[in-house]
Amino acid sequence: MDGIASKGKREQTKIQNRALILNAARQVFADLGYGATTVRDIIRATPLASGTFYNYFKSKEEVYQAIRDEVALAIRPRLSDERRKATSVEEFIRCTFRTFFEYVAGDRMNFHTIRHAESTRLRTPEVIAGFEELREDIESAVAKNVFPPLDADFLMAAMVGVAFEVAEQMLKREPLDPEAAADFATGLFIGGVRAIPEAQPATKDSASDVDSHAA
Amino acid sequence: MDGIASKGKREQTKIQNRALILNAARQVFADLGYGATTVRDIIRATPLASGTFYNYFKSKEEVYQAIRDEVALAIRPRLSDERRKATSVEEFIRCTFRTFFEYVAGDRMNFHTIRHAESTRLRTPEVIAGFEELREDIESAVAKNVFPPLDADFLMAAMVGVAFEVAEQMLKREPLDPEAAADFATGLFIGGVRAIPEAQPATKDSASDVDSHAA
Amino acid sequence: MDGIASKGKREQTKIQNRALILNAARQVFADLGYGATTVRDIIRATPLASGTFYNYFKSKEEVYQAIRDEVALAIRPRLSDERRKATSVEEFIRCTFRTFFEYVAGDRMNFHTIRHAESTRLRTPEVIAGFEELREDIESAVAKNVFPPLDADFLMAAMVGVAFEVAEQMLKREPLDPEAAADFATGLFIGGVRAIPEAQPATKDSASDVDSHAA
Amino acid sequence: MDGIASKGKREQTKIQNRALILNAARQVFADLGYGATTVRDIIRATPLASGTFYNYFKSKEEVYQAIRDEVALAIRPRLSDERRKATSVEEFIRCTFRTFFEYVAGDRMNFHTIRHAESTRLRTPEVIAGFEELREDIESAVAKNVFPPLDADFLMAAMVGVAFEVAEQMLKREPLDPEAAADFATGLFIGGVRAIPEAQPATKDSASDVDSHAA
DNA sequence: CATGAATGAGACTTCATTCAT
DNA sequence: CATGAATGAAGTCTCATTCAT
Repeated sequence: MDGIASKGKREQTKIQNRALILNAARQVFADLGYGATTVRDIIRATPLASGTFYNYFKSKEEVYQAIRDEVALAIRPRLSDERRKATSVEEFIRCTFRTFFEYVAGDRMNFHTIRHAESTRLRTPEVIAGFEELREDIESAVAKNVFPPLDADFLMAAMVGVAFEVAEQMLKREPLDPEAAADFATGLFIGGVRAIPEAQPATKDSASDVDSHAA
Repeated sequence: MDGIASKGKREQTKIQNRALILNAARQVFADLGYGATTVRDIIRATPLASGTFYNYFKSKEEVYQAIRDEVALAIRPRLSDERRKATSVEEFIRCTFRTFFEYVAGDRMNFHTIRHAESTRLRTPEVIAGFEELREDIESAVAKNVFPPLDADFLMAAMVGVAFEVAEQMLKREPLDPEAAADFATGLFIGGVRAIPEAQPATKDSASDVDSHAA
Repeated sequence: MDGIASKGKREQTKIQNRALILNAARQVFADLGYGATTVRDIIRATPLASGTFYNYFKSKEEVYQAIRDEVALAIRPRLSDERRKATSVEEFIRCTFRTFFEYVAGDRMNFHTIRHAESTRLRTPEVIAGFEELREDIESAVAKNVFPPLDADFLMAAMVGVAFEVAEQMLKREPLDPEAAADFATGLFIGGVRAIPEAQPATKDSASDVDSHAA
Repeated sequence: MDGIASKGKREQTKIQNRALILNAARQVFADLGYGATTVRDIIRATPLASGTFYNYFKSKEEVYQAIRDEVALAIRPRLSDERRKATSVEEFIRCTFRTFFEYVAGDRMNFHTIRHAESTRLRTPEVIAGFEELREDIESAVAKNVFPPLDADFLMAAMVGVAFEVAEQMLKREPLDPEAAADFATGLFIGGVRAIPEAQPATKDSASDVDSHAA
């Protein structure tokens, strides 16, 4: 009795249910942290029945993975593209941070979800691949003498550490100002603490200041 | 008769059992991560009976806290002391990183234990207090014009991020070289990427290079 | 075929399982007493799995409550109705006891279940409300001069005490004879209530009065 | 005086410790009820160590028994003596109740301890023996025609029920007035016992007898 | 597919009791 | 004897997962 049209509805429902679960999971992970969250918690934050969860995901691990990968897939291409276009150390660094902070500002929920997981959950293949891309880009920049010869592992680690920690600070302030965060991080990496621009509303100008300073 | 240092056997056993549990916990947390660890897992890694655990700790949370505070108590005074002695930006930054990396190198297990917890578990009053100390030291350095005027929250976050991430990279390498890690981080903060010394056995020299560079 | 009253199989199972648990609980409480009974004991007296218990009740306390309230709901309306119809002291007392003893005779299991609980478990709001109803009915009977002026609290207590203790004796005998138990209790109270002295210091005289009165 | 009969300090301590445990137990049983009380609770209410408990009692059951029997031993001889001296129905009943209520008034703690236990704990050989004594005294009073011919089991039950329930009411009031409680109970039973029909199949008639009698 | 109750493994925790000191 | 930590059986309860409807 089900015609072709009803199949369309089925598909719709499936997509919608998957989204319901993912959104509920994001919220619950952010609220309770990954470890304390149970599948039941996620389902409870949903109009669906518990069995339905398993039509979409095998476990909370898998939902978490989906969210994490959603993030990785959203941000990695942007980062890669930006960095590929970079022609100087400064551009490389600035666009890496700016892209990251802008993403975080526009998607606090996913960022929180991920921050509240254990680091063992965070460092998964998909995420590590993102880190690796950064490392490789650094290495090739070094090879091309765009970067001075330095330890790519350490630089990658340093950028990741600064990105995540400064992002967290950034989210504590209103209004969100990813540009200022990027200016800060860029200044630091380009010229060290003395090159960091003072925190001001007019960030563009002070940023160029930093440029000349660090150069 | 009883010597001055001698304790009853009971006292000895208690001290030993507490240590047994803490060591088992360190191992298990490092292996499974905080979230996946159960009290049973900790006990099973011990020759003790299940009930004995509860004579020493109320929950895995409490064991974790004990480990975390052990770290905080070991490292915070050292960091404070070092920073208090610092008379220049560079000294401030260098000794912060060096002290941190040396501690981590000498106590990998505790570091891993703590890294593998959820960030919600990590950011506890005791730890936050350590971060705050850093922030306050930065602020007072800014006030004294030792530091240029900058955003102390962001700088604190950046230092924390670099410390933890670079420490993790450092632990992947043999032999452990906390000095090199400190040189890297110090170079970065003092003069930005261009000031980072090349990775070499002779780190002292490149460090002084950086010094003159940054100075 | 499906009649109007037919429910889905799920509904049936739920009703059946609840009954399984309640019956098992009645039996186990009566056998072991409330205090010694564990949730496991109840489940073991059931074909169900341990977790299933918690789909129906939160604790043994809650099952016990359900049983107790089942009794209270079964007996309180009957007692109220009967007493409301009463037009004399004797009717009031007789129907109270008869109704109670007949209920007990028809539902030994629930009575035993309740008797074997601690008195702190027995004296719960629902049950106390039943006692209060009795007390209020006594008071209003006193107000209407159907009863002589007496201490309603004490009379309520006396009736409750006699009802429970005599019921227990009644259940020791075969065949069960609630009518005889009611006759006994009624006789005791009818010959006596008029003789109870008003709550006063000078009881002796009114007491001998009572003697001659009753004789 | 400390004569030959005086006890060693050891003996003193033993007696004292036993008393410490019993008093703590009385308090804790009264507070938490028998079921909810643990040996640990009792020990905690004592300056003693947990192991010491077992030098005096095998289990909480045994402490409870000791308390209960203390009560039974204190009250049974008094009740027996009083009843033996009784030369009339009224004296028999009055002194039974008065002795009981006076004991309860003077030892609320023990009464509460016992009331808060399950009835299965309460109805132990020692206590049942006390009830039996009452029943036997009733029977012998019936045999001597001091009492009319009636059901001794039921009367015993009725007296027990009234005694315990009215005692509880009595304790709710200040000042304690055991005499008033005894007057009430005595009045009830004196005005009534003569009107109780003989235990016979033909209860209706004797019931109407009672009616006309009482009317 | 959605539903949601049943399942039972297993985590957490308490407690009576023992026993070395 | 007193002490009090160790023991481990046993109870409470949760939760991921299954499966009949």
